[in-house]
Amino acid sequence: MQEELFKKIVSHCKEYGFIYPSSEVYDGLNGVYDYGPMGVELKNNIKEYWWQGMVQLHENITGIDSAIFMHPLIWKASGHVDAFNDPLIDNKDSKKRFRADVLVETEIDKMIAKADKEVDKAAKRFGESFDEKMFRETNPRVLEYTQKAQDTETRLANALKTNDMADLKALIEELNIAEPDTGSRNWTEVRQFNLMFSTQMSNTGDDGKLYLRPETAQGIFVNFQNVQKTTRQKIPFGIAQIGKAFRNEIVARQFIFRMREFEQMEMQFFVRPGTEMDWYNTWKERRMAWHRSITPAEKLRFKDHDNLAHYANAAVDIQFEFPFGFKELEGIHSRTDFDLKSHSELSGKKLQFFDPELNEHYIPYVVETSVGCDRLFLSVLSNALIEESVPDAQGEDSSRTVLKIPPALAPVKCAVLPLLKNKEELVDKARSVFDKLKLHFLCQYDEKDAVGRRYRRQDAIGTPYCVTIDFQTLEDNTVTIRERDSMEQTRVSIDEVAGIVSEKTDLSSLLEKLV
RNA sequence: GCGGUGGUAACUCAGUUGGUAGAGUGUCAGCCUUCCAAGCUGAAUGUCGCGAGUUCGAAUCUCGUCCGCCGCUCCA
Repeated sequence: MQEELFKKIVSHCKEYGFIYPSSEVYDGLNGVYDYGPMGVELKNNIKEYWWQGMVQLHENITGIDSAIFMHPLIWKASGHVDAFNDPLIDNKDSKKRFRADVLVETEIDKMIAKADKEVDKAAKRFGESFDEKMFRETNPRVLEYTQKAQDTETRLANALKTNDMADLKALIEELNIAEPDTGSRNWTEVRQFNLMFSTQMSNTGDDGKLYLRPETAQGIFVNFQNVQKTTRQKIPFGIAQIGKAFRNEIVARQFIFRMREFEQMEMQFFVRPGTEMDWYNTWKERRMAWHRSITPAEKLRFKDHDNLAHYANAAVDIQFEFPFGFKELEGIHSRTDFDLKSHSELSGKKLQFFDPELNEHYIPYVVETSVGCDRLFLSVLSNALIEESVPDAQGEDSSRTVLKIPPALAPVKCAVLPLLKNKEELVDKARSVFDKLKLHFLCQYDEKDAVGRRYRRQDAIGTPYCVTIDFQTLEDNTVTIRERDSMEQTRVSIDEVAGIVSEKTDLSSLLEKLV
């Protein structure tokens, strides 16, 4: 059922010009998609709503648009060069894939557990007089286990540091590590997956190697001081950015949910150290409120992170119930002063803020909100795509496919339809209405087929309003305006149409839910 | 990368034991004096993923190859 819905979303996207597979005439490119005419409108509206929710609604948030290319040292400082590599190994018998370093680490944990067990046994034997420190330092078996754990640790760290995948493989063999479920020791070679794409630019770095940014956040951090000085912002303040990011996922899956090239909407909020948890909670709530303004509350939930990233001291996801389950839409992280401090150390530039209230310098702490634009797009469509039964002209049941997109996000706001196309006066009038309305919002003019069919066509792309020009229009300048979800029609004067549609489809109708 | 599965029109799919392709929807042109798809008439669209082989003949059989989907791993 849910799987069916997902398939329908994918084919609907293709059929109506929301999303096409990339490079389709060359058989496609795995995990890459193009946005079509309807898709780009919806996506732009989503971005615009986010931007206004951040920059327009908060006096202390400003936007930037930093370059995708950045100095390679930025990714050194951010930790991505070191932490964004995954050594992978496959078990030939079980066909399962593992992270080679995790296998070794698990083995190290076992060694430590063995040592602890010896200590426990001894503690029971000696009772109160037991000196654990002394025992750990002298007992040969404990020493052996501890030493082995340490050696392995060192060798693992070294192999990872020097990218010595052969030694990592050797380590796994020497430790006799078996696949947990099957016990098989039939491993492939260890292969390194770097999740950052690289390219090159002459005159930069060692051999000009550059990375395509895996997150937009770093462009904000390295501009922290520029923005603060040029906008005269005081802590707390935020910087927002929308832009493409690139991650060489091992496998990109689930349509546009996980793509190798994707768009992030990030806001980094700089706060006084010690206040970060308050701000973290504030942004958690604000971001959830934003999502709820366009998505039913029951499809959204918070999910705390079990494992924190190297830079975070608190992290939560806002998840959405996709057809394939609850999945991350947005991440909210308390990033501490990790990034600014790290850039400060590596660049030698002081990335500080002088706080006039405290009369002291400090490196600000950062609370990050980071939402996947493409995921949001998919969530909107997942909610919106509905097949429902409605009465047809004879009052019989008929099905219609309708995208119940929030009107302010809909690609096309209004369709203008002459009731009949073979009546010149209706067509002319409709054209003049269209020309008037297109000054205000995106409209479509359609005269082909029966008007009922045209309504259904507009339903399929989520157009909230259809204006129909009939013979009465020629007499009194009124038109019928038909609402997408209720399919109800009201007759209004032509002069009122722009106002009615604007009021319902303007982003301000969403923004006012946030304040 | 490994395993499973699939690739036929814009979409969903059929195609029987091999005889050079069909349906529905959609699209386009036209008809219809009146508001919610499935009225009427007509039309266009496919190197049946690609290549090789077997055969008189391949969408169909064989091999290879490319690509998609699902799972394993990853999602900072």
